[in-house]
Amino acid sequence: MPELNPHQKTAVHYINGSLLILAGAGSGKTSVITHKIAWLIREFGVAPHHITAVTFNNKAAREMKTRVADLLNSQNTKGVTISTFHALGLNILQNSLKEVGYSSSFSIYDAEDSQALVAKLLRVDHPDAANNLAQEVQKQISHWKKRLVKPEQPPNKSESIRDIAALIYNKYEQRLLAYNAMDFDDLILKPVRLFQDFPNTLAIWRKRIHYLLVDDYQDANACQHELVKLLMGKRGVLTVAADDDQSICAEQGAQPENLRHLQQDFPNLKVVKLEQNYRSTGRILKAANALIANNSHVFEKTLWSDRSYGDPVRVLKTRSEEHEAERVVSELVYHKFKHGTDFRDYAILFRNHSQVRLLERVLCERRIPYFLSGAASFFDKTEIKDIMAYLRLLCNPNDDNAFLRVINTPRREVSPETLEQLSRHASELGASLLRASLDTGLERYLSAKQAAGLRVFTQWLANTIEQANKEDPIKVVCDMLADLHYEDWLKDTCNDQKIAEQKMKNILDLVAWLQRLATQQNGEKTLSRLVASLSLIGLLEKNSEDNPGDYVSLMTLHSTKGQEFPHVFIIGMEEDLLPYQTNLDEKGVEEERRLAYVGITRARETLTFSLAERRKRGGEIVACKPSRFLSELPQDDLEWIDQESRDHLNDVLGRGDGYLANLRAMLDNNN
DNA sequence: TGGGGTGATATTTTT
DNA sequence: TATCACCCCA
Repeated sequence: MPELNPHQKTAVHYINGSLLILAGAGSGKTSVITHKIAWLIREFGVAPHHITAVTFNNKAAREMKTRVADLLNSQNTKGVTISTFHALGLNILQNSLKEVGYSSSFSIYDAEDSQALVAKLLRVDHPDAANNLAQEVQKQISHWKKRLVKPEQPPNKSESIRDIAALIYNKYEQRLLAYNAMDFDDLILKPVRLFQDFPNTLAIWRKRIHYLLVDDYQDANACQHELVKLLMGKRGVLTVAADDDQSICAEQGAQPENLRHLQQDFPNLKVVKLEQNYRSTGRILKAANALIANNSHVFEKTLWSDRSYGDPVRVLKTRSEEHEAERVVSELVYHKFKHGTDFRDYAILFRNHSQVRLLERVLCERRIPYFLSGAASFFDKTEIKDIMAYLRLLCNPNDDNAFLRVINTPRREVSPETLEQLSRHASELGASLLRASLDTGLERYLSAKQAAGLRVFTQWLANTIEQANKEDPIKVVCDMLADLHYEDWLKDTCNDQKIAEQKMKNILDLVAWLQRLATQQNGEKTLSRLVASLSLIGLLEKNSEDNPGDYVSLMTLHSTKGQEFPHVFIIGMEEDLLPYQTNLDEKGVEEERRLAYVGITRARETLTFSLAERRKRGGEIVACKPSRFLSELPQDDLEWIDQESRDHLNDVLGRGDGYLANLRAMLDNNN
């Protein structure tokens, strides 16, 4: 670790009050946070358990953990809490279940689970449109929760999404409570309510957390901000690292205004700016600064670098989107060939996923290995969701959503009519589906055959639940998989055996993950604790983190945050694409500009933009104008390369000498 | 149970 | 216009 610069030192050593570290891209803000944790423990003898550090995703939390452990030579790190916001919320809730009104084994619903519940509720009033509306309604409800507001009840029935959502909001909340389930937003919202309603509980937590450190605070939503405020009270010492120019999660409810609120809520807030960038060449930084100067700011800052000025920023003008893909890949290959770099040194960034298809095709044709991140996550895979539903049901017999998901996977010949009767009986009893199906009164509704089919399943489930309460969680899971003959079922249902194998492998990964959690986790190791932690871990990170081989990275501008590459291409620099057409009000353009800014500041050595003159859009080929952002860059540092000038690959091929053979050999080596 | 036909949708995404 | 998800029919 290199020496800290004076500003970084100030931020690390200031511990008498709350601090905002206003940190530009690549200025080492995360390392300031980690150094501060080490400093508190080593120099001030702060007990590790009085320190809590919070991030917004698992990857960041994990990285912070290892960096702190490195600094402290793994001594003393044990009591430090480093987790995501949601994991912290979960932890708070698990210690106050009675006050919150949940029992210990509550389920955690992801967006898809919530959506299924919303759809179910919508079906009452909108039988035909329920599935189509569910996603938007779920988003609206989530949005309210993130903003910490309750919906206004609409005066009369209306057809707008907002009003529909407002009408089912309460039902949705009641149903979650009845299922003993929470959605992701509840993991933040419920702790806030808990602290508001139970001052004694809040006092316990305030006594515990003396130093709270939050990274990437520009991503916080109103609810998370409120939680921080409550936890800190008057005496807590808050350290926050933020860059309002990298706030690109408006969709997630993040608000750049949070930084202003921070100043209001913590009147003695000290502000330290980190403006030295250790990542990019001078020219790239100059471009980034010039661009972002067009946005309004709460705090002004200007990044500088003592690295060399570097190559000009290039702009490739191309005829069409196909031509653009070809040109970008050619440039990339040529550059790699010329400089002897690795494929992993390159990233191609774009605004939306639709742009990736053509690129993939060209890369495939040229046999260039690439790594597309942001594809479907591990936990979105059906087999994983199935098994997770089983596990949730084992912990929480009230989880009707899980019951419904599980009942016919594998096939158990339980018909929709049977389920309808069952749910009628359940609501009469005021019990969950699982409890109702164990009730003897059920025979009144069902034929002997129907009842028997159901009973076999529910008996088995009841036994497994009993076993789960006594035995080692891992053993229970393995036994369950065997009982289900899940592997056979996969093989039967997938027409491609390779896919079946892959799915089974995913499930074994899940079990392995569970096992790792069981050995790591201190304290209780009950199945429900394990399942709750598991619900918060995207195993996606495992895949995206170790990009193990030598691949060109393809990703959206949004998903690049926290990463850097020697050579960056940003494609589709056109009006209506970046900035995107539906985001053109003043605030929207600022958000899009930040997106471009984030992309630019990922680059260390070279930066290349590309744009096409024509592009297919909704089936029609339309002419495209260069992005306004290009005209906001310092023109002297741009090198425009239009379609008429050299095409490097043809250049190389045209020479017909050893270059070609070398190129071929190089390409072949990578296959 | 799987495939084909139909209709809706076309931004970004973390837990 | 292209894809995807879902539903229905064979």
